[in-house]
Amino acid sequence: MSAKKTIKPRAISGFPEWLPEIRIVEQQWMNEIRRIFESYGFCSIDPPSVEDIDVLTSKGGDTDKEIYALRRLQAEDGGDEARVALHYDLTVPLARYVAQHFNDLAFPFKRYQIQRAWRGERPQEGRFREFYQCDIDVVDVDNVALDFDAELPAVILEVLASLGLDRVSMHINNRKILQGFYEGLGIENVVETIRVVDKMDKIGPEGVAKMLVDDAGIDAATAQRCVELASIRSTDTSFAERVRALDVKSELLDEGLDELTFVLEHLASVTQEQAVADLAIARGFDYYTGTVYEGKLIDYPDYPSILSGGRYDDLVGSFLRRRLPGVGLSIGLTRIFAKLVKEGQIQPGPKCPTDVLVVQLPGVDRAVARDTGRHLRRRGFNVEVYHEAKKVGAQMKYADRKGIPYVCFPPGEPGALPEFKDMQSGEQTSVSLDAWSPSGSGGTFKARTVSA
RNA sequence: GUGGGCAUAGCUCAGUUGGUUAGAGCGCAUGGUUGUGGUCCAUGAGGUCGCCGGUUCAAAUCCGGCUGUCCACCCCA
Repeated sequence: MSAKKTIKPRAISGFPEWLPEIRIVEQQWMNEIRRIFESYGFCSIDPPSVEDIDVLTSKGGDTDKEIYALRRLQAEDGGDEARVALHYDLTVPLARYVAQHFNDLAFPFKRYQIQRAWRGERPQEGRFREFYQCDIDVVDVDNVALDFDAELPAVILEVLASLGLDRVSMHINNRKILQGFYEGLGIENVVETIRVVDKMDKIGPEGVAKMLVDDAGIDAATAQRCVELASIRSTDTSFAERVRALDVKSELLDEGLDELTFVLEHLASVTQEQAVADLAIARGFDYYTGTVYEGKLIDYPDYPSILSGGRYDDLVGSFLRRRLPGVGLSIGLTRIFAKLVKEGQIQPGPKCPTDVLVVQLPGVDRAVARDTGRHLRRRGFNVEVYHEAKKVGAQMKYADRKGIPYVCFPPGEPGALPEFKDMQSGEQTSVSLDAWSPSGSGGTFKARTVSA
Protein backbone atom coordinates (compact mmCIF):
# COMPACT_ATOMS: atom_id res chain seq x y z
CA MET A 1 0.00 0.00 0.00
CA SER A 2 1.87 2.94 -1.27
CA ALA A 3 0.91 6.28 0.18
CA LYS A 4 -0.64 8.22 -2.65
CA LYS A 5 1.09 11.53 -2.93
CA THR A 6 -0.80 14.23 -4.75
CA ILE A 7 0.69 17.38 -6.11
CA LYS A 8 -1.48 20.38 -5.56
CA PRO A 9 -2.60 21.29 -9.07
CA ARG A 10 -1.80 24.88 -9.79
CA ALA A 11 -0.95 26.83 -12.89
CA ILE A 12 2.38 28.56 -12.52
CA SER A 13 1.84 32.10 -11.33
CA GLY A 14 1.99 34.65 -14.12
CA PHE A 15 0.98 32.08 -16.75
CA PRO A 16 -2.73 32.66 -17.26
CA GLU A 17 -5.17 29.99 -18.41
CA TRP A 18 -8.92 29.99 -18.87
CA LEU A 19 -11.87 27.68 -18.55
CA PRO A 20 -13.35 26.53 -21.88
CA GLU A 21 -16.23 29.03 -21.74
CA ILE A 22 -13.75 31.92 -21.42
CA ARG A 23 -11.18 30.51 -23.81
CA ILE A 24 -13.80 30.33 -26.54
CA VAL A 25 -14.28 34.08 -26.21
CA GLU A 26 -10.54 34.67 -26.36
CA GLN A 27 -10.46 32.69 -29.60
CA GLN A 28 -13.24 34.81 -31.02
CA TRP A 29 -11.28 37.90 -30.11
CA MET A 30 -8.20 36.64 -31.88
CA ASN A 31 -10.22 35.79 -34.97
CA GLU A 32 -11.64 39.29 -35.02
CA ILE A 33 -8.26 40.92 -34.51
CA ARG A 34 -6.82 38.90 -37.35
CA ARG A 35 -9.74 39.71 -39.61
CA ILE A 36 -9.31 43.44 -39.20
CA PHE A 37 -5.53 43.36 -39.51
CA GLU A 38 -5.92 41.49 -42.77
CA SER A 39 -8.60 43.91 -43.96
CA TYR A 40 -5.84 46.53 -44.00
CA GLY A 41 -3.48 44.27 -45.91
CA PHE A 42 -1.18 43.17 -43.12
CA CYS A 43 0.23 39.69 -43.64
CA SER A 44 0.92 37.13 -40.95
CA ILE A 45 4.24 35.76 -39.85
CA ASP A 46 4.83 33.23 -37.12
CA PRO A 47 8.48 33.04 -36.16
CA PRO A 48 9.55 30.58 -33.45
CA SER A 49 9.10 31.22 -29.74
CA VAL A 50 12.83 31.09 -29.28
CA GLU A 51 15.69 33.08 -30.72
CA ASP A 52 19.40 32.99 -30.28
CA ILE A 53 20.33 34.83 -27.12
CA ASP A 54 22.59 37.16 -29.05
CA VAL A 55 19.63 38.17 -31.18
CA LEU A 56 17.40 38.84 -28.20
CA THR A 57 19.95 40.98 -26.40
CA SER A 58 20.92 42.91 -29.53
CA LYS A 59 18.55 45.74 -28.70
CA GLY A 60 20.57 46.58 -25.63
CA GLY A 61 19.08 47.79 -22.37
CA ASP A 62 18.93 45.61 -19.32
CA THR A 63 16.02 43.51 -20.48
CA ASP A 64 18.21 40.44 -20.31
CA LYS A 65 17.29 40.07 -16.63
CA GLU A 66 13.80 39.23 -17.76
CA ILE A 67 14.61 36.85 -20.58
CA TYR A 68 13.89 33.18 -20.05
CA ALA A 69 16.73 31.06 -21.39
CA LEU A 70 16.17 27.50 -22.52
CA ARG A 71 18.32 24.50 -21.88
CA ARG A 72 17.83 20.78 -21.56
CA LEU A 73 17.37 19.40 -18.06
CA GLN A 74 20.23 16.97 -18.63
CA ALA A 75 22.79 19.18 -20.24
CA GLU A 76 25.78 17.35 -21.65
CA ASP A 77 29.38 18.45 -21.43
CA GLY A 78 29.73 22.08 -22.22
CA GLY A 79 26.03 22.16 -22.87
CA ASP A 80 24.84 23.96 -19.80
CA GLU A 81 25.28 27.29 -21.39
CA ALA A 82 21.94 28.28 -22.84
CA ARG A 83 22.06 29.39 -26.44
CA VAL A 84 18.41 30.07 -27.10
CA ALA A 85 15.78 31.91 -25.14
CA LEU A 86 12.07 32.73 -25.32
CA HIS A 87 11.36 35.99 -27.07
CA TYR A 88 10.67 38.96 -24.87
CA ASP A 89 8.54 40.84 -27.37
CA LEU A 90 7.58 40.47 -31.01
CA THR A 91 9.66 43.33 -32.35
CA VAL A 92 13.09 41.76 -31.99
CA PRO A 93 12.04 38.54 -33.75
CA LEU A 94 10.58 40.74 -36.48
CA ALA A 95 13.89 42.51 -36.88
CA ARG A 96 15.74 39.23 -37.28
CA TYR A 97 13.10 37.92 -39.66
CA VAL A 98 13.20 40.98 -41.88
CA ALA A 99 16.98 41.00 -41.96
CA GLN A 100 17.15 37.31 -42.77
CA HIS A 101 14.50 37.33 -45.49
CA PHE A 102 15.31 40.79 -46.77
CA ASN A 103 15.64 39.64 -50.36
CA ASP A 104 12.33 37.81 -50.35
CA LEU A 105 10.14 40.46 -48.79
CA ALA A 106 8.27 43.22 -50.59
CA PHE A 107 8.55 46.65 -49.00
CA PRO A 108 7.00 48.44 -47.29
CA PHE A 109 6.60 45.21 -45.36
CA LYS A 110 3.35 45.23 -43.41
CA ARG A 111 2.94 42.34 -41.07
CA TYR A 112 0.89 41.32 -38.07
CA GLN A 113 1.92 38.84 -35.42
CA ILE A 114 -0.34 37.33 -32.77
CA GLN A 115 1.90 35.39 -30.45
CA ARG A 116 2.88 34.90 -26.87
CA ALA A 117 5.84 36.65 -25.32
CA TRP A 118 7.64 35.78 -22.08
CA ARG A 119 9.14 37.97 -19.41
CA GLY A 120 10.65 36.93 -16.12
CA GLU A 121 8.86 39.53 -14.05
CA ARG A 122 7.20 39.39 -10.68
CA PRO A 123 3.58 38.68 -11.52
CA GLN A 124 1.00 41.20 -10.41
CA GLU A 125 -2.40 42.31 -11.55
CA GLY A 126 -1.96 43.00 -15.25
CA ARG A 127 1.63 41.76 -15.30
CA PHE A 128 2.20 38.30 -16.63
CA ARG A 129 5.19 36.16 -17.40
CA GLU A 130 3.48 34.68 -20.44
CA PHE A 131 1.07 36.75 -22.48
CA TYR A 132 -0.31 37.41 -25.93
CA GLN A 133 0.68 40.42 -27.94
CA CYS A 134 -0.96 41.40 -31.19
CA ASP A 135 1.49 43.51 -33.15
CA ILE A 136 1.26 45.35 -36.42
CA ASP A 137 4.38 46.92 -37.85
CA VAL A 138 5.41 48.54 -41.09
CA VAL A 139 9.04 48.27 -42.07
CA ASP A 140 10.53 49.95 -45.12
CA VAL A 141 13.89 50.62 -46.70
CA ASP A 142 15.53 53.92 -45.80
CA ASN A 143 12.27 55.68 -44.97
CA VAL A 144 8.78 54.85 -43.72
CA ALA A 145 5.95 57.13 -44.76
CA LEU A 146 4.55 59.19 -41.91
CA ASP A 147 1.09 58.17 -43.07
CA PHE A 148 1.61 54.86 -41.33
CA ASP A 149 2.13 56.63 -38.01
CA ALA A 150 -1.43 57.81 -38.40
CA GLU A 151 -2.88 54.65 -39.88
CA LEU A 152 -1.66 52.18 -37.27
CA PRO A 153 -3.46 53.71 -34.29
CA ALA A 154 -6.61 53.97 -36.41
CA VAL A 155 -6.41 50.26 -37.18
CA ILE A 156 -5.86 49.39 -33.55
CA LEU A 157 -8.75 51.53 -32.36
CA GLU A 158 -10.97 49.92 -34.96
CA VAL A 159 -9.99 46.48 -33.71
CA LEU A 160 -10.78 47.39 -30.13
CA ALA A 161 -14.07 48.99 -31.07
CA SER A 162 -15.10 45.84 -32.89
CA LEU A 163 -14.40 43.91 -29.69
CA GLY A 164 -16.75 46.26 -27.88
CA LEU A 165 -13.96 48.30 -26.34
CA ASP A 166 -14.74 51.96 -26.88
CA ARG A 167 -13.51 53.10 -23.50
CA VAL A 168 -9.90 53.14 -24.60
CA SER A 169 -7.63 56.13 -25.00
CA MET A 170 -4.64 56.35 -27.29
CA HIS A 171 -1.99 58.76 -26.02
CA ILE A 172 0.47 59.88 -28.63
CA ASN A 173 3.67 61.84 -28.45
CA ASN A 174 6.82 62.26 -30.48
CA ARG A 175 10.29 61.64 -29.12
CA LYS A 176 11.64 64.42 -31.30
CA ILE A 177 9.58 66.91 -29.34
CA LEU A 178 11.00 65.69 -26.05
CA GLN A 179 14.55 65.42 -27.26
CA GLY A 180 14.46 68.76 -29.11
CA PHE A 181 12.89 70.52 -26.17
CA TYR A 182 15.36 69.14 -23.65
CA GLU A 183 18.34 69.84 -25.83
CA GLY A 184 17.02 73.32 -26.43
CA LEU A 185 17.01 73.76 -22.67
CA GLY A 186 20.57 72.54 -22.44
CA ILE A 187 19.72 69.34 -20.59
CA GLU A 188 22.48 66.79 -20.98
CA ASN A 189 20.92 63.67 -19.57
CA VAL A 190 18.07 63.37 -22.05
CA VAL A 191 17.52 59.63 -21.58
CA GLU A 192 17.13 59.95 -17.82
CA THR A 193 14.87 62.97 -18.24
CA ILE A 194 12.59 61.01 -20.56
CA ARG A 195 12.45 58.14 -18.11
CA VAL A 196 11.38 60.44 -15.29
CA VAL A 197 8.86 62.41 -17.31
CA ASP A 198 7.19 59.16 -18.34
CA LYS A 199 6.09 58.75 -14.71
CA MET A 200 3.92 61.83 -14.93
CA ASP A 201 0.61 60.01 -14.54
CA LYS A 202 1.95 57.98 -11.65
CA ILE A 203 3.75 60.47 -9.44
CA GLY A 204 2.27 63.74 -10.72
CA PRO A 205 3.92 67.01 -11.74
CA GLU A 206 5.44 67.71 -8.31
CA GLY A 207 6.90 64.23 -8.15
CA VAL A 208 8.39 64.56 -11.61
CA ALA A 209 9.89 67.97 -10.84
CA LYS A 210 11.49 66.67 -7.67
CA MET A 211 12.82 63.57 -9.35
CA LEU A 212 14.28 65.55 -12.22
CA VAL A 213 16.25 67.60 -9.73
CA ASP A 214 17.26 64.67 -7.53
CA ASP A 215 17.94 61.96 -10.11
CA ALA A 216 18.71 63.76 -13.34
CA GLY A 217 20.63 66.64 -11.81
CA ILE A 218 18.52 69.31 -13.48
CA ASP A 219 18.06 72.70 -11.86
CA ALA A 220 14.64 73.48 -10.46
CA ALA A 221 13.71 76.12 -13.03
CA THR A 222 14.54 73.87 -15.97
CA ALA A 223 12.75 70.96 -14.35
CA GLN A 224 9.71 73.16 -14.06
CA ARG A 225 9.75 73.80 -17.79
CA CYS A 226 9.94 70.07 -18.47
CA VAL A 227 6.87 69.61 -16.30
CA GLU A 228 5.10 72.38 -18.21
CA LEU A 229 5.78 70.57 -21.46
CA ALA A 230 4.63 67.28 -20.02
CA SER A 231 1.39 68.83 -18.83
CA ILE A 232 0.23 69.63 -22.34
CA ARG A 233 -2.55 67.50 -23.79
CA SER A 234 -5.10 67.97 -26.51
CA THR A 235 -7.39 65.90 -28.66
CA ASP A 236 -6.82 68.31 -31.53
CA THR A 237 -3.69 69.98 -32.88
CA SER A 238 -3.76 72.87 -30.41
CA PHE A 239 -0.93 71.31 -28.42
CA ALA A 240 1.55 72.68 -30.95
CA GLU A 241 0.83 76.34 -30.19
CA ARG A 242 1.07 75.66 -26.49
CA VAL A 243 4.46 74.05 -26.93
CA ARG A 244 5.68 76.93 -29.09
CA ALA A 245 4.48 79.32 -26.40
CA LEU A 246 7.05 77.78 -24.08
CA ASP A 247 9.60 79.42 -26.37
CA VAL A 248 12.27 76.79 -26.76
CA LYS A 249 14.20 76.86 -30.01
CA SER A 250 15.10 73.60 -31.67
CA GLU A 251 14.87 72.26 -35.21
CA LEU A 252 14.23 68.79 -33.91
CA LEU A 253 11.40 70.11 -31.77
CA ASP A 254 9.75 71.76 -34.77
CA GLU A 255 10.06 68.58 -36.76
CA GLY A 256 8.43 66.59 -33.97
CA LEU A 257 5.58 69.08 -33.68
CA ASP A 258 4.90 68.87 -37.41
CA GLU A 259 4.85 65.09 -37.31
CA LEU A 260 2.57 64.88 -34.31
CA THR A 261 0.26 67.47 -35.84
CA PHE A 262 0.01 65.38 -38.99
CA VAL A 263 -0.85 62.26 -37.00
CA LEU A 264 -3.46 63.98 -34.86
CA GLU A 265 -5.10 65.64 -37.84
CA HIS A 266 -5.58 62.31 -39.50
CA LEU A 267 -6.84 60.55 -36.39
CA ALA A 268 -9.29 63.29 -35.52
CA SER A 269 -11.17 62.44 -38.70
CA VAL A 270 -11.42 58.70 -38.07
CA THR A 271 -11.93 58.35 -34.30
CA GLN A 272 -14.03 60.00 -31.64
CA GLU A 273 -11.58 61.85 -29.47
CA GLN A 274 -9.93 58.66 -28.34
CA ALA A 275 -6.61 59.79 -29.73
CA VAL A 276 -4.94 62.44 -27.64
CA ALA A 277 -1.64 64.24 -28.02
CA ASP A 278 -0.07 63.75 -24.60
CA LEU A 279 3.37 65.24 -24.19
CA ALA A 280 4.03 63.26 -21.02
CA ILE A 281 4.18 59.97 -22.90
CA ALA A 282 7.68 58.74 -23.50
CA ARG A 283 7.65 54.92 -23.39
CA GLY A 284 10.40 52.95 -21.79
CA PHE A 285 12.16 51.41 -24.74
CA ASP A 286 14.94 53.68 -25.81
CA TYR A 287 14.93 52.58 -29.44
CA TYR A 288 11.91 54.72 -30.21
CA THR A 289 12.91 57.82 -32.13
CA GLY A 290 9.71 59.46 -33.38
CA THR A 291 6.04 58.87 -32.72
CA VAL A 292 5.29 56.96 -29.53
CA TYR A 293 1.97 55.44 -28.49
CA GLU A 294 0.46 54.32 -25.24
CA GLY A 295 -3.08 53.04 -24.75
CA LYS A 296 -5.09 52.88 -21.55
CA LEU A 297 -8.42 51.51 -20.42
CA ILE A 298 -10.30 54.68 -19.51
CA ASP A 299 -12.35 52.97 -16.81
CA TYR A 300 -9.26 51.58 -15.09
CA PRO A 301 -6.79 54.46 -15.06
CA ASP A 302 -4.48 52.75 -12.56
CA TYR A 303 -4.23 49.64 -14.67
CA PRO A 304 -1.03 49.50 -16.73
CA SER A 305 -0.99 50.39 -20.39
CA ILE A 306 -2.72 48.03 -22.78
CA LEU A 307 -1.29 49.35 -26.05
CA SER A 308 2.21 50.35 -26.83
CA GLY A 309 4.33 51.20 -29.78
CA GLY A 310 6.29 53.74 -31.70
CA ARG A 311 8.62 54.55 -34.52
CA TYR A 312 12.23 53.43 -34.65
CA ASP A 313 14.90 54.76 -36.97
CA ASP A 314 16.53 51.49 -37.62
CA LEU A 315 15.15 48.08 -36.87
CA VAL A 316 17.78 45.84 -38.34
CA GLY A 317 21.01 47.76 -37.80
CA SER A 318 22.54 44.96 -35.79
CA PHE A 319 21.79 42.38 -38.51
CA LEU A 320 22.19 44.15 -41.84
CA ARG A 321 24.21 46.95 -43.35
CA ARG A 322 21.00 48.62 -44.46
CA ARG A 323 18.82 51.11 -42.72
CA LEU A 324 15.29 49.82 -42.24
CA PRO A 325 13.13 52.09 -40.13
CA GLY A 326 9.71 51.04 -38.94
CA VAL A 327 6.66 51.94 -36.97
CA GLY A 328 4.59 49.52 -34.96
CA LEU A 329 1.88 49.17 -32.40
CA SER A 330 1.00 46.32 -30.09
CA ILE A 331 -2.19 45.26 -28.35
CA GLY A 332 -1.61 43.74 -24.91
CA LEU A 333 -4.29 41.15 -25.46
CA THR A 334 -3.77 39.17 -22.26
CA ARG A 335 -3.59 42.33 -20.23
CA ILE A 336 -6.92 43.59 -21.55
CA PHE A 337 -8.64 40.24 -21.54
CA ALA A 338 -7.57 39.23 -18.04
CA LYS A 339 -8.76 42.54 -16.62
CA LEU A 340 -12.17 42.27 -18.24
CA VAL A 341 -12.51 38.68 -17.08
CA LYS A 342 -11.68 39.75 -13.55
CA GLU A 343 -14.18 42.59 -13.67
CA GLY A 344 -16.91 40.27 -14.96
CA GLN A 345 -17.07 42.17 -18.24
CA ILE A 346 -16.58 39.08 -20.37
CA GLN A 347 -19.78 37.23 -21.11
CA PRO A 348 -18.73 33.57 -20.93
CA GLY A 349 -19.45 31.51 -24.02
CA PRO A 350 -20.65 27.92 -24.07
CA LYS A 351 -18.57 25.28 -22.29
CA CYS A 352 -18.13 23.39 -25.55
CA PRO A 353 -18.64 24.08 -29.25
CA THR A 354 -21.32 21.41 -29.64
CA ASP A 355 -24.58 22.41 -31.33
CA VAL A 356 -26.40 19.12 -31.01
CA LEU A 357 -26.13 16.19 -28.66
CA VAL A 358 -27.48 12.95 -30.14
CA VAL A 359 -28.94 10.76 -27.42
CA GLN A 360 -28.21 7.08 -27.44
CA LEU A 361 -31.46 5.34 -26.59
CA PRO A 362 -31.21 2.26 -24.41
CA GLY A 363 -32.22 -0.81 -26.39
CA VAL A 364 -31.66 0.80 -29.78
CA ASP A 365 -28.74 -0.15 -32.02
CA ARG A 366 -25.97 2.37 -31.44
CA ALA A 367 -25.45 2.60 -35.19
CA VAL A 368 -28.65 4.64 -35.37
CA ALA A 369 -27.24 7.35 -33.13
CA ARG A 370 -23.89 7.22 -34.88
CA ASP A 371 -25.46 7.64 -38.32
CA THR A 372 -27.70 10.43 -37.06
CA GLY A 373 -24.63 12.27 -35.79
CA ARG A 374 -22.80 11.79 -39.07
CA HIS A 375 -25.77 13.07 -41.03
CA LEU A 376 -26.03 16.26 -38.97
CA ARG A 377 -22.28 16.80 -39.04
CA ARG A 378 -22.36 16.67 -42.83
CA ARG A 379 -24.89 19.49 -42.69
CA GLY A 380 -22.30 21.59 -40.90
CA PHE A 381 -23.35 21.25 -37.29
CA ASN A 382 -21.04 20.38 -34.44
CA VAL A 383 -22.43 17.14 -33.13
CA GLU A 384 -21.66 14.90 -30.22
CA VAL A 385 -23.12 11.42 -29.96
CA TYR A 386 -23.46 10.47 -26.31
CA HIS A 387 -20.88 7.86 -25.49
CA GLU A 388 -23.11 5.21 -23.89
CA ALA A 389 -26.73 4.15 -23.72
CA LYS A 390 -27.14 5.53 -20.24
CA LYS A 391 -30.43 6.68 -18.78
CA VAL A 392 -31.84 9.44 -20.94
CA GLY A 393 -32.04 11.73 -17.93
CA ALA A 394 -28.31 11.48 -17.44
CA GLN A 395 -27.70 12.29 -21.10
CA MET A 396 -29.97 15.33 -20.87
CA LYS A 397 -28.17 16.47 -17.78
CA TYR A 398 -24.90 16.24 -19.64
CA ALA A 399 -26.28 18.44 -22.44
CA ASP A 400 -27.58 20.89 -19.90
CA ARG A 401 -24.34 21.18 -17.97
CA LYS A 402 -22.28 21.62 -21.08
CA GLY A 403 -24.64 24.22 -22.44
CA ILE A 404 -25.42 22.23 -25.58
CA PRO A 405 -28.43 24.02 -27.08
CA TYR A 406 -30.12 21.10 -28.88
CA VAL A 407 -30.69 17.44 -28.14
CA CYS A 408 -31.63 15.00 -30.88
CA PHE A 409 -33.51 11.78 -30.15
CA PRO A 410 -32.86 9.46 -33.07
CA PRO A 411 -35.80 7.37 -34.30
CA GLY A 412 -36.55 4.46 -31.96
CA GLU A 413 -37.76 2.31 -34.81
CA PRO A 414 -37.08 2.25 -38.56
CA GLY A 415 -39.06 4.81 -40.55
CA ALA A 416 -39.91 7.00 -37.58
CA LEU A 417 -38.86 10.66 -37.42
CA PRO A 418 -36.15 11.86 -35.04
CA GLU A 419 -37.09 14.41 -32.42
CA PHE A 420 -35.22 17.62 -31.62
CA LYS A 421 -35.42 19.38 -28.31
CA ASP A 422 -34.51 23.02 -27.77
CA MET A 423 -32.92 22.93 -24.34
CA GLN A 424 -33.59 26.55 -23.60
CA SER A 425 -37.30 26.63 -24.40
CA GLY A 426 -37.93 22.96 -23.67
CA GLU A 427 -39.82 22.70 -26.94
CA GLN A 428 -39.57 19.34 -28.70
CA THR A 429 -40.56 18.57 -32.29
CA SER A 430 -40.49 15.66 -34.74
CA VAL A 431 -38.71 16.62 -37.93
CA SER A 432 -36.43 14.91 -40.42
CA LEU A 433 -32.66 15.28 -40.19
CA ASP A 434 -32.61 17.27 -43.42
CA ALA A 435 -35.47 19.57 -42.54
CA TRP A 436 -34.43 20.45 -38.99
CA SER A 437 -32.98 23.87 -38.35
CA PRO A 438 -31.96 25.58 -35.13
CA SER A 439 -34.83 27.64 -33.84
CA GLY A 440 -32.64 30.56 -32.91
CA SER A 441 -32.95 30.57 -29.16
CA GLY A 442 -29.91 28.31 -28.91
CA GLY A 443 -26.94 30.46 -28.07
CA THR A 444 -24.06 28.22 -29.06
CA PHE A 445 -24.87 27.79 -32.69
CA LYS A 446 -25.51 31.48 -33.21
CA ALA A 447 -22.34 32.54 -31.44
CA ARG A 448 -20.27 30.22 -33.53
CA THR A 449 -21.73 31.13 -36.89
CA VAL A 450 -21.56 34.85 -36.25
CA SER A 451 -17.84 34.73 -35.53
CA ALA A 452 -16.95 32.34 -38.32
C1' G B 1 16.18 41.98 -7.41
C1' U B 2 14.14 45.27 -2.71
C1' G B 3 10.05 45.98 0.88
C1' G B 4 5.07 44.53 3.10
C1' G B 5 0.32 41.37 3.75
C1' C B 6 -1.74 36.48 3.42
C1' A B 7 -1.71 30.67 3.60
C1' U B 8 -8.08 25.97 6.87
C1' A B 9 -12.27 20.87 1.78
C1' G B 10 -12.12 21.40 -5.55
C1' C B 11 -13.85 27.04 -4.82
C1' U B 12 -15.28 31.29 -1.33
C1' C B 13 -14.57 31.51 3.63
C1' A B 14 -16.01 30.60 9.46
C1' G B 15 -13.16 28.60 13.57
C1' U B 16 -13.76 32.64 20.75
C1' U B 17 -8.42 34.47 25.59
C1' G B 18 -4.31 27.81 22.87
C1' G B 19 -8.57 22.62 25.01
C1' U B 20 -10.97 16.87 23.30
C1' U B 21 -14.42 14.25 17.03
C1' A B 22 -12.14 21.34 12.47
C1' G B 23 -17.42 23.56 10.22
C1' A B 24 -20.79 26.32 6.45
C1' G B 25 -22.22 27.71 1.50
C1' C B 26 -21.23 26.48 -3.44
C1' G B 27 -19.44 22.48 -6.37
C1' C B 28 -19.04 17.01 -6.90
C1' A B 29 -21.22 11.66 -6.52
C1' U B 30 -25.55 8.49 -5.76
C1' G B 31 -30.81 8.00 -5.10
C1' G B 32 -36.15 9.99 -5.38
C1' U B 33 -38.26 2.85 -10.38
C1' U B 34 -39.94 2.29 -16.61
C1' G B 35 -37.32 7.16 -22.83
C1' U B 36 -36.44 13.68 -20.95
C1' G B 37 -32.14 18.29 -18.10
C1' G B 38 -32.63 22.92 -14.91
C1' U B 39 -35.87 23.36 -9.20
C1' C B 40 -36.61 20.62 -4.68
C1' C B 41 -35.53 16.61 -1.03
C1' A B 42 -32.31 12.74 1.01
C1' U B 43 -27.63 10.43 1.46
C1' G B 44 -22.40 10.40 0.61
C1' A B 45 -17.22 11.33 -0.71
C1' G B 46 -13.58 14.99 0.21
C1' G B 47 -8.86 18.27 5.01
C1' U B 48 -0.98 15.96 7.42
C1' C B 49 -5.34 23.27 8.96
C1' G B 50 1.21 25.21 3.09
C1' C B 51 6.14 22.70 4.91
C1' C B 52 9.91 22.14 8.87
C1' G B 53 11.26 23.17 13.70
C1' G B 54 10.30 25.50 18.67
C1' U B 55 7.23 26.94 23.29
C1' U B 56 3.37 24.08 26.08
C1' C B 57 0.21 18.89 29.75
C1' A B 58 -2.17 20.49 25.07
C1' A B 59 -1.09 24.28 18.73
C1' A B 60 -5.39 25.42 12.93
C1' U B 61 -4.55 29.14 17.02
C1' C B 62 1.76 31.54 19.98
C1' C B 63 7.23 32.04 18.08
C1' G B 64 11.21 31.20 14.21
C1' G B 65 12.74 29.52 9.42
C1' C B 66 11.36 27.83 4.48
C1' U B 67 8.05 27.66 0.33
C1' G B 68 3.99 29.55 -2.24
C1' U B 69 0.90 33.61 -3.23
C1' C B 70 -0.78 38.70 -3.50
C1' C B 71 0.52 43.96 -3.27
C1' A B 72 4.15 48.15 -3.81
C1' C B 73 8.97 49.53 -6.12
C1' C B 74 12.08 48.55 -10.60
C1' C B 75 10.49 47.72 -15.45
C1' C B 76 6.84 46.92 -18.83
C1' A B 77 1.82 44.58 -23.09
